[in-house]
Amino acid sequence: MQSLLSHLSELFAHAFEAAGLDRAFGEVVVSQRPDISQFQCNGALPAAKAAKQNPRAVAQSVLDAVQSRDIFADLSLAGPGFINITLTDEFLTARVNAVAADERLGCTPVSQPRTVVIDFGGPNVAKAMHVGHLRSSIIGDSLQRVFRYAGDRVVSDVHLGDWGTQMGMLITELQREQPDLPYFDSGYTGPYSDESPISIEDLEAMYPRASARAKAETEAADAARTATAELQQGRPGYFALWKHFVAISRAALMRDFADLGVHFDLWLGESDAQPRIPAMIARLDAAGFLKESDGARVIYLADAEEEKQTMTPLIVVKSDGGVMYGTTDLATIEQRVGDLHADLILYVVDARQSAHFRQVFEAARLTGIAGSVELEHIGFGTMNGTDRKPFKTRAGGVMKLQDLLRMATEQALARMTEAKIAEGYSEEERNDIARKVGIASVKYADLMNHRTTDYIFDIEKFVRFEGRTGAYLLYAAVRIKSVLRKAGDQQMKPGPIVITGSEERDLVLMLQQLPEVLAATYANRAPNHLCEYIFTLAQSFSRFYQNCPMISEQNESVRSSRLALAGLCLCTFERVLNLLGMEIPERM
RNA sequence: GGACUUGUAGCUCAAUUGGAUAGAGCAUCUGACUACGGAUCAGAAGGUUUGGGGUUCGAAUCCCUACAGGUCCA
Repeated sequence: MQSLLSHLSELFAHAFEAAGLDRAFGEVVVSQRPDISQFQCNGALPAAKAAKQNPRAVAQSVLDAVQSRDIFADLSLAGPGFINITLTDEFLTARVNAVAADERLGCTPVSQPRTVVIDFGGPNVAKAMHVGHLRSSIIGDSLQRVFRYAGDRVVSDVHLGDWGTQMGMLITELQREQPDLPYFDSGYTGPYSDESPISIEDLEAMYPRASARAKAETEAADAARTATAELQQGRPGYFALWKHFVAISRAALMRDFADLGVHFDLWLGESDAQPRIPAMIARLDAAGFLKESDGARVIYLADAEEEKQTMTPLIVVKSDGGVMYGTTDLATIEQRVGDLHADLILYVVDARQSAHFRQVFEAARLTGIAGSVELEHIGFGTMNGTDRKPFKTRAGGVMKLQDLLRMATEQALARMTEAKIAEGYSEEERNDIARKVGIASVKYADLMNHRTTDYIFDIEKFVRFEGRTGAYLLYAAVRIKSVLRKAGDQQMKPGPIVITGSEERDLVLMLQQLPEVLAATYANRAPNHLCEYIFTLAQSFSRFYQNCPMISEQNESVRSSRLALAGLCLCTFERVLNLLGMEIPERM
């Protein structure tokens, strides 16, 4: 079904056309002055400028040309040429009842579905996920939900960091610690065990040791490089060991992501693009894209936007014959275009990588690897601590995701006890509620910020649960469930929605805005729009809840209308919170 | 040194992409019938949108400039 705003915009587009002006000026938006009107159309001002006419006169002629006048309670001209619009309650109720009957709550799917690959998460083998991966995971997951709901074919890929020099570092470190393992014996030919010789905890603990050693000792760094090269050439023992590392890391990561409620369609990694690289390089070479530069082979890039600027060339093959991240990224694009038929690839990655992505994207376009695929870097800001420096624990270390989620859950539980909420529930249910509240708090605190700005991660604040928080949203949704449950117990049924007061009218208006909010979220790849919206809806609902009794309302048609309105609110909450990756408990 | 990016209430952030009187939450202050669940609601106070200039009917938003922070590259 058509959204309210697009319906009104169409009406005004006709009016502009009738007045001899461009129909694009007819866009109607939610009023910025709710004290004056519900909606407004500002198109007369730019239209007048373009036509070199008096703006008020233009607005008046548009006003005169508007059709379907019976839907307007008020239609008036104000200021330099604003058109204020207020709708009749009859029209609004007809609309809202249609939305309530629509499975998609009035949101139309995209007309031309595309295949969208979303690359996010980006964890590394052997490294525990820490809060740094949180933003990518939370934002990326929300975007995949939004794109999927909008009707695109979405393929999410965790894109594991499983193929860098860190793999060689780990191999040589393990060799130092357990030299007798068969993986290091180049004469060994027999089969290797299916069991990893090392646990994920040991592997994670080993990583910082290996990394520190490679930094401190040049021999260690050289050994790691050699091991990496041998691994990449397929040395059997190293390869078997590497597979163990990847397997146990992946299992741990899957657990972490499952706890966070984040799903990936594909668990590919950098290593999966490697087989394509030799042929790709040969092709690039044959086509004349590779140039010598200090022994390395590079692609020279011209910045597409500013012709005079030349970007730093992308190194495809290093002077030692190895390849760089950018090479892997190019091969991955080739794979996503070739195998997945991607029309659009989104990279939900820290904004600090923007220069790198500009290079890679430009190289992919220049060489034709990208074909017609659109490439976008969805950058996000750094997560800082309350001291405005990159987030650290009190001890100065990196906080693991698991610890963070545990903290949030514990805080939620403590708050529940303190507020005497969920008393008498089973231990299991209390824990489940605390987990949902904790995760919602963390996710909402992250997503409510526009993704491009740095934000301050203040766990004390997030779990406070008052005001603009995930818990507030869940609380509002749970209260609706509670009322509806009670009404159901008393055989009270929802009926047609009518407007009897301002709280109901506000809600009806709010509920009609979902399609535009969703469209803005989609267009800007910015879930904060949904966050803003759902919070405002929660506020409107709370006001309604405070002032408009349902169960105790004697007038049956008013009561059934309010129950229906509450029901529509709940559906909207469920939809939006789902798009944000948050789960609503039955009660809390 | 170049490039990118940010600067909005005491604090944390919005602002439908150039529209009317810049909005929320926290913190502060005042209130709400023993409540369909008070993790709530109503209200007050809080601003020269970093400074300066420009573009136009109209600027937090676009352009120039100064200052301050962040990031990337050499």
